[in-house]
Amino acid sequence: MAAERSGAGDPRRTLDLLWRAGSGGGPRRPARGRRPRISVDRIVVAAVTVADRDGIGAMSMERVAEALGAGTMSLYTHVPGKAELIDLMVDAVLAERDLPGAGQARPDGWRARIELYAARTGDLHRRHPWLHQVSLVRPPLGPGLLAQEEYLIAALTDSGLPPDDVAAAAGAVAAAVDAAASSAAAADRAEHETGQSDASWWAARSSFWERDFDDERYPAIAALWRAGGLGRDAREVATRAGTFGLARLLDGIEARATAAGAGGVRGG
Amino acid sequence: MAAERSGAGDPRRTLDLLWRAGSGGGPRRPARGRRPRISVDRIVVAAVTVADRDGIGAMSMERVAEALGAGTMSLYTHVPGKAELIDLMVDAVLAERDLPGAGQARPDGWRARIELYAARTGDLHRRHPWLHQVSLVRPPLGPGLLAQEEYLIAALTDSGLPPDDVAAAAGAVAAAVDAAASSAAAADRAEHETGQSDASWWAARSSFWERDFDDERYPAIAALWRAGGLGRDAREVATRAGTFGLARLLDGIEARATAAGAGGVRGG
DNA sequence: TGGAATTACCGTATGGCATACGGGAATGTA
DNA sequence: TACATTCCCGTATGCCATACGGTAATTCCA
Repeated sequence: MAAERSGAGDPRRTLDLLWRAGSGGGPRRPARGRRPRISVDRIVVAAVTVADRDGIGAMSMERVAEALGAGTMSLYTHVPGKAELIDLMVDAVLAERDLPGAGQARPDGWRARIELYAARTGDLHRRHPWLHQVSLVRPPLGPGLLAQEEYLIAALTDSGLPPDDVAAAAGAVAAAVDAAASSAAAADRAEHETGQSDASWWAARSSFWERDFDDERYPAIAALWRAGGLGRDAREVATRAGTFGLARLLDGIEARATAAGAGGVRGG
Repeated sequence: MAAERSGAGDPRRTLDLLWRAGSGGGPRRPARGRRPRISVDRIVVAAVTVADRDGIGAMSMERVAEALGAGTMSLYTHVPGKAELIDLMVDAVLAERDLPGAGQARPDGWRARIELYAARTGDLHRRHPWLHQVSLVRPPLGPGLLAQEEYLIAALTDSGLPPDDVAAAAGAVAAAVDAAASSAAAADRAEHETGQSDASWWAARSSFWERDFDDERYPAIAALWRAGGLGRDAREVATRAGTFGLARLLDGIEARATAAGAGGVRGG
């Protein structure tokens, strides 16, 4: 799969679009000129709808325009191009998690807060399985992403980690949660887009075990297989790996934070 | 970015291509007919070269054929389609890590073995920065992927984890290492493909901090920023998060394995 | 030696895509 | 009513994957 490029185009224009609902009270219509029939918000909603239903690969400018009953080129009046539209889609859905911000009610304990984050992110990927296909290097610096960063950094600051480790920990937690959520979602997406269940995908490859796999070349896999330690259903495998991985990562962070607390607060 | 679909097409045909160099002593030319000018291997090498240089987005059948001095449609004699070619590319580069298999010399200790895996995977993504853009749900079941699974499962089996946890742990470690390696590589790729350094990307967005960012809405980010805990260079941030995350994950696994060992081996 | 069979190469055509360009329509103000 | 402003969108360009079918090279066999 070729990935979408994110964070391209004129930066200021994109930032204005990302924060359009923010400071200033929304986009106000100019005093003169023809009345717009479509808007950035409607375009983003339509694009997300198309991507949810048919995958990000089917989200073409033509399809989005069609969904809005507009001409393809009309979109370009409101949005610089497809790359920027994807940035807007990503930030919009990230914001859907509605993570409690500063001053709002949050779960007690930093670990519970991270687990809320993981649960919301899992739901998010279930609703928008195309999300993991968009690369987030140079991410859209919009409210959705910032809410995520604020939430994670706040929780991990409270964990007692030394400040130098907080950013790295936030990155690691975000990566772990994302990997878990998106691989589970990807299993669903693969079933939905190809119309082939995971079981039948494996069944079509049963010859692999007979003809290509070699017990002597891969003894550890073979042993685990015989011990029944290898799952079959892709979603379940992904979910188990994600849950296990996040739990162990948080264990490790907790141990580190405890050690830092004991060593850092002298005579504590 | 729209992602490539992997694992599509006729399964048996794809498996045969993936294992072409394996049992049977390579693809033998049929007794009759015109002599082939290109081969699957040459196509895969050319495709990887193109993707390495110009990104997976530039890897079109036309470009690959051109690199081989052949007509575009000639590729389809050897490869069913682009999706399958990408599977072959992925498995080929995964195999480049040349992880020591059963019977070969390996580092002492399961943790050192995982760290070798992480290092090799980091190099791999540095050489082939397009790799993280290919989704690996329903992955190509070729020698490259199997070598990875064998290596991880063997190492984690030796860690002392209960068998039920080994597969999940292998998945979690693979995900963590992949996330670390690919986000670091993606930072490079972004610089290379857009011709814009990370510093200048941020500089172009300096207005973000002045106009869009709000200290009161994001107090934890602001505090960490003032404490100097937020890095600037994308590659360094990604590397730190990856290193930290993997270390903590392995800490957590180790603790779990120790506990299981103590509890599991009665009267040990 | 000359088909016939087999295999590989590839030109052309189709339909989809993003998007540059520029004309035309609708709306406001003077 | 004239004009500026803003928006809508048809057309054209160039890239893409790939289906189809013709053609070239090679070997086998009569």
